[in-house]
Amino acid sequence: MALDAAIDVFREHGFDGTSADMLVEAMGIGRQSLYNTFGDKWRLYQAALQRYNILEGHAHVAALRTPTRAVDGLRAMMERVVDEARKPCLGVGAICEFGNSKPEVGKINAAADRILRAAIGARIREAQADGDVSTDLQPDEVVDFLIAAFAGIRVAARGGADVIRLEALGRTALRALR
Amino acid sequence: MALDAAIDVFREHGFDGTSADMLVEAMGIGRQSLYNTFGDKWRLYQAALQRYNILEGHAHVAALRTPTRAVDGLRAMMERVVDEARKPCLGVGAICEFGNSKPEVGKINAAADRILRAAIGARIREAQADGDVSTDLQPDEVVDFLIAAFAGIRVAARGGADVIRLEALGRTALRALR
DNA sequence: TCCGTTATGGACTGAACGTTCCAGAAAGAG
DNA sequence: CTCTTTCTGGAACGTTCAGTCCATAACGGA
Repeated sequence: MALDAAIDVFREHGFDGTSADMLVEAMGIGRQSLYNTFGDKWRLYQAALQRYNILEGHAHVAALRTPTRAVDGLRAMMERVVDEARKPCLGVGAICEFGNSKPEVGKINAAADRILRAAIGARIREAQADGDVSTDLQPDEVVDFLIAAFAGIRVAARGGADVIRLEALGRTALRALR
Repeated sequence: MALDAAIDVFREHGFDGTSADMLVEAMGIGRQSLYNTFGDKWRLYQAALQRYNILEGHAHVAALRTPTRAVDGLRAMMERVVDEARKPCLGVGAICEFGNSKPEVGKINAAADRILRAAIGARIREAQADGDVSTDLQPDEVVDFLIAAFAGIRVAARGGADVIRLEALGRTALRALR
């Protein structure tokens, strides 16, 4: 529960924008407990990012696999991104804040990405076999594109775009797969 | 020149990640001159963002208008984004760092967006008349989609994606207009 | 009930931060 | 050359921050 609270704070304010006091208050534990349990602010951030990636990855894959038809799974995943986009994405935040300057962040994100990419790639090949996604496209490139589209939608949402616009973004992005 | 140097620092490290000392060194002026000329760090950031938006907007529009055929203009704009994506975008950085919490940032970005959106929208309608962009699409939605695609590409680049991947992202995004 | 472990909050430290002060150097106009 | 304005570097200020210390309180198994 404490870690989930930390995730929320980091999502909203980033690493630099979050102070130890903000964390102590949001997590509902004493400052000393925070340092005893998580080491320091940076390791807490890494733990938060890792947990966020796991939760977010599972939710992605769940949406992806629920519908029987593969292309509907892709659509469901996109809809989920749109629905959840009001809350900032910690992964996007970490990339924008640190770029490649922190190898630990890169590793944590890469590990989560590998699993997600595999799941999306499989579903895309399935959809191609169903005739719902063009066979002109290389599955790996489509995976990259979808993940980049998610990031674009999340940035748009963070910039204040309303749900109608976000839905249009998701719809338009999926046209590229046709 | 000093402001351009400040832009470079803010692009790379964001607002919170940039210290006054970093700015003084990069801008090549005395600290006192910095405060005399720009007021404080926050106003300097606003000035940097505003200038960045103007330069970036002009470059976008120039690429957009150079080719005679409208769809080639859209492609040229996309290629420019891919080529320049190695350097972080200050606009994306500002949105990710602040969200909607700083109205000044929102205003500065909104003013730049209005001009850019109008230019892209006009070119899209032109391309629709040429038969190069589907008339099923609403021009405004395509504008939103392209700008979101730019953000997605820039986030991917910031995360370490190589040029080949970024080019594929641009190519795939443009498929959605067909 | 007792005892070892764990959690707590308030005071504290040292460093980094943004910003200001100040005295002097450089520059530019007349 | 002289006066005025602008620029400069270093010292200093007050604040905030991440992280530590410590004495105390809560907890949980036996």
